[in-house]
Amino acid sequence: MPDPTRSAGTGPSGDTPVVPAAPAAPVPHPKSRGAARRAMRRGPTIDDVAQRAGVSRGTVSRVLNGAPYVSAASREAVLSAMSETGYVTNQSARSLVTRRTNAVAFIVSEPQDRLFEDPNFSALLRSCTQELATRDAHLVLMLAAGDENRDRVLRFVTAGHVDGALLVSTHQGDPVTHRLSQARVPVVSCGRPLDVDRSIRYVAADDRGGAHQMVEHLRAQGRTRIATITGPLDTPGGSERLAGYRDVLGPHIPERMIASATDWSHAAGAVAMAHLLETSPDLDAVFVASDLLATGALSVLRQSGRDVPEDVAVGGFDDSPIAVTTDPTLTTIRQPLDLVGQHMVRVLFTLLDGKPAVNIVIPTELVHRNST
Amino acid sequence: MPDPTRSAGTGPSGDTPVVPAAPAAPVPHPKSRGAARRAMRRGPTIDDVAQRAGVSRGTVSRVLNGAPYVSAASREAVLSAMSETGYVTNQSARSLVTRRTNAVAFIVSEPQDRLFEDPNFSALLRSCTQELATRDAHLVLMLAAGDENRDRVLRFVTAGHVDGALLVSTHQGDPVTHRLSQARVPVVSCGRPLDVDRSIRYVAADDRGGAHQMVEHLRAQGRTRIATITGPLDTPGGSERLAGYRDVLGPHIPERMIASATDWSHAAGAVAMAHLLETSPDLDAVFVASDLLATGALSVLRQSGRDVPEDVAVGGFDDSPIAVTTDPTLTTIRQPLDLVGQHMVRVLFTLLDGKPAVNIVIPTELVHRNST
DNA sequence: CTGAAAGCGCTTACAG
DNA sequence: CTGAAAGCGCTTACAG
Repeated sequence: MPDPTRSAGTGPSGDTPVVPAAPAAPVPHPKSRGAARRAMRRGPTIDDVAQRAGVSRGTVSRVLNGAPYVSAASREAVLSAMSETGYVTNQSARSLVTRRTNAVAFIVSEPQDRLFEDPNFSALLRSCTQELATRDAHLVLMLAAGDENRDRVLRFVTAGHVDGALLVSTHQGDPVTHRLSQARVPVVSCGRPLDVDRSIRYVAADDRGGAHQMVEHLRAQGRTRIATITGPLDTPGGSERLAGYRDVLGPHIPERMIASATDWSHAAGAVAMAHLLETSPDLDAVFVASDLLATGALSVLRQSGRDVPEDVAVGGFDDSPIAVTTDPTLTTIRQPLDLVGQHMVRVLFTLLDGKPAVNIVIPTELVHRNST
Repeated sequence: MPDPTRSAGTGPSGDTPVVPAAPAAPVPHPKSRGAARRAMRRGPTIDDVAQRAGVSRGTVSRVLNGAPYVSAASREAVLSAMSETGYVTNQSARSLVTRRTNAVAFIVSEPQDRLFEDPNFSALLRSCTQELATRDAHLVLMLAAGDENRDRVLRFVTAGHVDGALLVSTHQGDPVTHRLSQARVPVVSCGRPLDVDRSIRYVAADDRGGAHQMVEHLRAQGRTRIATITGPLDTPGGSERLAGYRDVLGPHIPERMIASATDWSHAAGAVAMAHLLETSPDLDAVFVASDLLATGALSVLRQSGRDVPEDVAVGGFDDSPIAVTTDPTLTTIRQPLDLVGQHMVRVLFTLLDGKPAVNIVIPTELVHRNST
């Protein structure tokens, strides 16, 4: 087995004729910073294919791109020549003329620490990658938290290194969204952008509807004093899920039944629960705006000697993997993030094709477990 | 605000002279599949900069690439011309000649479902992305589970769309590793590859040392009957962490003190714990090979009426976010995944520069919480 | 339906 | 230290 750390440049490349059908192994090009020059792989080009198929270079390009007006005979000749030579198109050359890269940026514009622990984020990342793959495009992951990173990402994207961008977890006032839309880069946001820039298309799970669904469920179980722990109210998940709660219980639900967590952590959930227990010791159910917050609530409830769900029913949101590790397991709202990712890509491609695109809101699903 | 979903092609582009210094807004190129033609952004090129700076195109290129032998005067002229024109280099054009893409594939060759829920994975992804950014390179996320995906990824990478690859969670017998190394693509694996292909460089956290550390810790707390729940033994995390346990307790530890989980889930941890409680009801500590497994163990321990840590001390592994949500919070082993990612990129770049590279094993750290 | 030719924007020996 | 020129591998009007 050859050692990949060793140069391939010592081979007899000078006296061996180059056979396109059996290209040498690929070796990275030395950076101009001064690495030694090495032998380069030189795979078969479109010209090799053309020659082999007995057609012109243009014709090969036409079958490559599925252009009309190619005779069946030519097409076939080209196709077999391609497989015989092991041809693979050079994306750089193509991009240089088409100005299409087949790459899409997945931009995370958030202090990354918390986000990357969020299974929702991973699920979304996965589904976007997958959907992109089915369209022969690929995902470039970019971190845009902090001024320096933000500028680099913005430069990268507006320079045309990618065809468009998928935006995740932008917060209110985030300049990325605005500057991208200003630069007329095709963009799709995950979740309705909090800034009122209606030129940005978005795909979102139905936070409000999901919350509604959960509170209805708690009511259907016979609960009559249903409190809620909201997320931070300056986020869509915070405000929308509270709105869903209010949709069911009416706008005049007493304030003492509502506690807002300061962030999305376990600890914040615990604090909020402790607060509720003081203001509303008689509550018999609580809708918590995320599963992680709910784990904090469960701890406090247990410490207070209350049984879940006997004394207090607890409903979460997210259907995070953590929901099956709690005791009792958590009834929660599942967001179909596979669908969200799929649609984000779909909408982006609609934009790329220059067609008008719509916003999409995807229904959620209640997952009944043992906490209600 | 212009509507990005609308074509820009209706503007008076025909009678307005193109001014490179004030490029039109970028608009994606129509795909050859037949979208309508639209006006294209045409940013300033190297020629525009050269003209403005009063030098040749070659000189601009030289300052761009930090080549030697450029007079200070020329350099300065070029630099200011660049910022005046808002020049940004066209990566496709550059790649076409250098055969360097500045892109690196991050290849996940695993049934993705479970992996993407793993916070370790996210942390690694983040640190690699970050480290790459500091080197002006970007990360292309690729999913390689399943024959079809695997082939697509392999084709993509060997076609030179990226300069090299970062490999994650390959399992024994995974053909990706082998085929990549065979194609002489520079590759760095996360974790020692289980197949004996010594040509592959790897960066790993010290699983064995970490396990050793935890078991020592349990002993130091006065525990004398320390059992273990291992992960699946055909994974590095499974076998190496068991080896670390044995390092401390000797190779002759009775089999009844060891239970292997069938996978890394909460449920598998619960099953294994129940088993241990039957075979070794007198155990006073258990080292569990992952935090998620440990949550399962904690549930069973509580159900059995044992107090943690009073009756049984529990040590986990990973320092996953879940470790602070359990009750009691989990003493565990932290893997510095930021460092792992950093070094993976560093090693890959060493390879790309054609230099010999070494393997790297990174020490772990014990995080003491309330379960021990 | 198909060739020949121009051109995408850069880098890099080659000569000064 | 620097220009002029060739060339990277493709796509795409333009003429047939």
